[in-house]
Amino acid sequence: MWKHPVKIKLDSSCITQLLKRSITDKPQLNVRLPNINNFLELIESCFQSKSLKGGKLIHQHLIKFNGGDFTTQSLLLDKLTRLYISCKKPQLAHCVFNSIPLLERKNKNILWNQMIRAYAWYGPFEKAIDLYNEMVEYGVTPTKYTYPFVLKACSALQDVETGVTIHWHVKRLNLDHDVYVCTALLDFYVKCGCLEEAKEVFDKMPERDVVAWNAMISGFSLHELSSEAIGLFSEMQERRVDPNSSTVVTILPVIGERSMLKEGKAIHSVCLMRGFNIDVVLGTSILDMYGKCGQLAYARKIFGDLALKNEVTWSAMIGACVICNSMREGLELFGKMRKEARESPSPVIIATVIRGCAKLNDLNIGIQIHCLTVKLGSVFDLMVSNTVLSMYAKCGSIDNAVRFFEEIHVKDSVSYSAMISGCVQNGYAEEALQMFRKMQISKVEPELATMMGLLPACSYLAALQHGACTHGYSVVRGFTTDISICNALIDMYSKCSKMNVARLVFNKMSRKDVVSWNAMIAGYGIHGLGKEANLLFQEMQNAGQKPDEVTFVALLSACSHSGLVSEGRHWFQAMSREFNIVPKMDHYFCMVDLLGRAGLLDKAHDFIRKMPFEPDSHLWNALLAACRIHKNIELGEEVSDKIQSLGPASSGNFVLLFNMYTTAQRWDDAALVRIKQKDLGFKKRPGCSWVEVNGKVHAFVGGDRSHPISDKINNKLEELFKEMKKLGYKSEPGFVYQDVEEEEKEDILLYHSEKLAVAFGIISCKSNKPILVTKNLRVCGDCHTSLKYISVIVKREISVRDTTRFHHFKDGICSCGEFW
DNA sequence: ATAGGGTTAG
Repeated sequence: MWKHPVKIKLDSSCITQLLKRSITDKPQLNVRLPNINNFLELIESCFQSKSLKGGKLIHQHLIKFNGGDFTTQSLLLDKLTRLYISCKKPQLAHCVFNSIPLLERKNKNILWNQMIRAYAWYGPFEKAIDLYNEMVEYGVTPTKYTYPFVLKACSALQDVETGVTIHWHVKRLNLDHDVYVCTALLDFYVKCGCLEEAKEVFDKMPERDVVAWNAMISGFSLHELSSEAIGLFSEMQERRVDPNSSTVVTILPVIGERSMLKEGKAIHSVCLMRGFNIDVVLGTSILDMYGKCGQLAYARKIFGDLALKNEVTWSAMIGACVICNSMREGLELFGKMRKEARESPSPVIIATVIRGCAKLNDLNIGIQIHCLTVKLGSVFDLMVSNTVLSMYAKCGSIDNAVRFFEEIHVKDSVSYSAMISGCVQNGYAEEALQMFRKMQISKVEPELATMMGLLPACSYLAALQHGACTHGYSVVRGFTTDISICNALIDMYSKCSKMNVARLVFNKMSRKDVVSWNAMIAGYGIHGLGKEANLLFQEMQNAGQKPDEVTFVALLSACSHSGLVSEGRHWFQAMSREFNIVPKMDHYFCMVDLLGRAGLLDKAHDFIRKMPFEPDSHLWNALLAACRIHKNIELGEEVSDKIQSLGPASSGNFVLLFNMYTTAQRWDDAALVRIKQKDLGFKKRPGCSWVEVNGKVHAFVGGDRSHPISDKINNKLEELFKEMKKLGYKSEPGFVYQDVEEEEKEDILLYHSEKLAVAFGIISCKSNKPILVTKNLRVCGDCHTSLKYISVIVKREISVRDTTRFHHFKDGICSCGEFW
């Protein structure tokens, strides 16, 4: 039967039968053992059918009958090695490969390369490097086909050291002119994060094909160097290298991230003109780009046109809905997807949907989706649970967030960062700092986003020492190259009254974005430095930075705090005429505030009447505040009626109205306001002040006696009070309830939280140090007056930051110039 | 190709 092997169709069962007999049975006289040619034929056949089983049987046979001459043996072993490789069994292949006699093996360059390639593809990757080293040791010269594979193994292992050594070998062998080898080196450096080395290889390449360009672009894009990626993409086109669909798929995420709609559209049209096949991958990346550019309609169109969709496509589409604030549509799509696809949704898609719920700000839907993650078992995915955590914080339910946080078994840096930010977002800045301490105890390493949570906490508490430490740590970790970190630093230093340091950080930034300028302008604004804010706004335009809505809120409020009425009016007009930004409620608020503070009450009222949309109670409140400052009771009452008809938004309205009546000594009306406030269930938020002493933040509420040195603080205040009276201080009765005796009123005022904090600061800090106190409400009028006196008595600078601005008291004068 | 924590104003 072995006489005509060619004619026999050798399928795997046939091989099995034949070889089993040859291995296990005693050789029978009438059955001749297969000869070398038969084996070659057999292996060839196994190759066709990728029969691992056949390969193994041949292997066994060869071990058993280790006969024949070396050359023929080698030939067989060579073939068998290749067979195993084609069956994705590099280790078996290696076994056979090693059994080829060394002398023979040394001549088999190609087989070495194929072995290395097999390990580079299927692993273990270390073996590819071992084989390469062995090859070099035996004096087998590596070729241009060796390097792409051994380098792939290096990048899989993130083994930079070996890769760099191999780079030297490449140079020595003069292979650094080969496009394939260079592209492989480039790819290796990119994947190991060595971008400078990658760029060097790229720049030195004598010629570059589209693959090399793609590798370099993806390197920049993977490492968030989006402008470099875009720059290279245009350079590639200038040099007339045609992008292919991989190029497009690489560059589109960068375009999306930067919301470069015009460029995105151009790339989309290139795809259509060149007739690129819009498959799932390309289609999804185009869809995603449109979503990130806020073009939901385009994204929907691409989504609808895609014949084949996978989970990534659905995920990108739902993500587009979330970005474009169409959360309901996103949730509907999610439902539809769950019906169409049998398998449960991936963590990525679940996280996207939860982010949508967070944006909806609907706690009930949030709880529902939390239940779903439990049902699907996705709560055990850390990424998903971190998203749930942040969703609770964003929906304002810090209790749920804390409870859920406790339930996470292994918390990572993201969990802690989300918790820290969540605390600050909900007004629990001290708790945010405590959470950071917990994180340190748990030995979880802080990341950039942790600092992004800590810095606003320091800003909130005016905790300069904490803030400066956070700055220092960020420098050490290299975070300060990040624009957002610098923006947060500018805000922190501004709110800790260190405008010069804020400006230094701002000046030193190599790249600024619109937030950087806004933060700096706002910083000048809260210090009443309106001129500086205006100058910086001019500089911003000279630098070519386009302002946004927030810029004008910052600029207008800066004008308001400094009484720059004509500048404010000018910019309000200009924002729509020159900058194409439609004024929103916030901008109208700033203008009413500006006119009102300046005493132009009728103009402010007129301004509200001429608004193109309905003013809310918050806006009327700005006018009410102005009525109180300028003691215009008639208008105040009219405005107050308006607020009542709209339904008051906060207790602030009641406080203002109440204070207005008491200033006018209309006690009965004032009392009615209190009763109504109580009936409607608006509680006055407790005022709280903070002061940082020696790196520790101390909190005070009005009348607080819980502080360890409370007695000393109260004694100090009484002492100051006597001095103040000598200098002519009289308490204003309008700031306290009218139903208490005159002396008690003084007592209540005496123990307002900001006074307690200032007194504590005076006792605890060296006499040359200025005192900085921050408060969660507006500073009270009596405190404002008192602090002027106190600044004279103690001969030091006292700063109080309230919710709207800074008050720097020095030599009896406040920097606010009564504009507050 | 999709994906968790984040900056500015009020």
